[in-house]
Amino acid sequence: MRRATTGLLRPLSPAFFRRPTLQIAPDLLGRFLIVLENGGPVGGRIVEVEAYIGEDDPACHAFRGRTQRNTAMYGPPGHAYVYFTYGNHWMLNAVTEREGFPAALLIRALEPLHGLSAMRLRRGSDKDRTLTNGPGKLTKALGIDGGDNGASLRGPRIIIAGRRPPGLPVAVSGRVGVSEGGYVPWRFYVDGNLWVSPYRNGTRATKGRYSDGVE
DNA sequence: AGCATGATTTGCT
DNA sequence: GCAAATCATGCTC
Repeated sequence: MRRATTGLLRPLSPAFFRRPTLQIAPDLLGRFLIVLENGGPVGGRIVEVEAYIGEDDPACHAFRGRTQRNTAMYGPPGHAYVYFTYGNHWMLNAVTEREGFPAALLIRALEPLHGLSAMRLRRGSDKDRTLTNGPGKLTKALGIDGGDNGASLRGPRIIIAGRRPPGLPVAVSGRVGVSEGGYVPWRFYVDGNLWVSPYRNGTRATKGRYSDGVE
């Protein structure tokens, strides 16, 4: 397991995250999100992300300006923005764009590949299919919480790394859990992947294929 | 498979 | 006080 991952644990550079958020989103799919622990790496491939961009985006936490909670989103790209919601769930975002501009990509789902037993333990021995197929589920499986807010995504603890597999089928839709006002097709996912989150909530998803020269 | 509900904390109209 | 970038459970078709 360890031997297989070490070659892939070359963290993505800050320059990768300093680009326009909608350009990064499809490029982030298929990369590895890994948490390093004493017991070894825990994580897998990113298969679903959502963009939240700037103070003009009504669904973005920075819509009403900077607060104590959203400060990390204004920080340098390539770091984590972790927040707590609905009374029980931590959400992990990758901060994007230049420092001072609030934008991030919410990591919504993971295809679990490393440290399965640790994940099952934290999640309460679930089926593998539901281990990390949602933003709250994956943070719990990986042990990510408020202590990780602001942490670098190049380690030592959390690492986003690896190459994007060629030919990955990318699809787009509206964002989950975002009301009418904030509708934009800013959810990107690996089409057909079993760990993409279930899209409940009266879906006017307007799913579409994404093809825009990221290959 | 799809809908309704309770859990439970934080930030700010 | 209320709404929130959610999840698990329990109910109904």
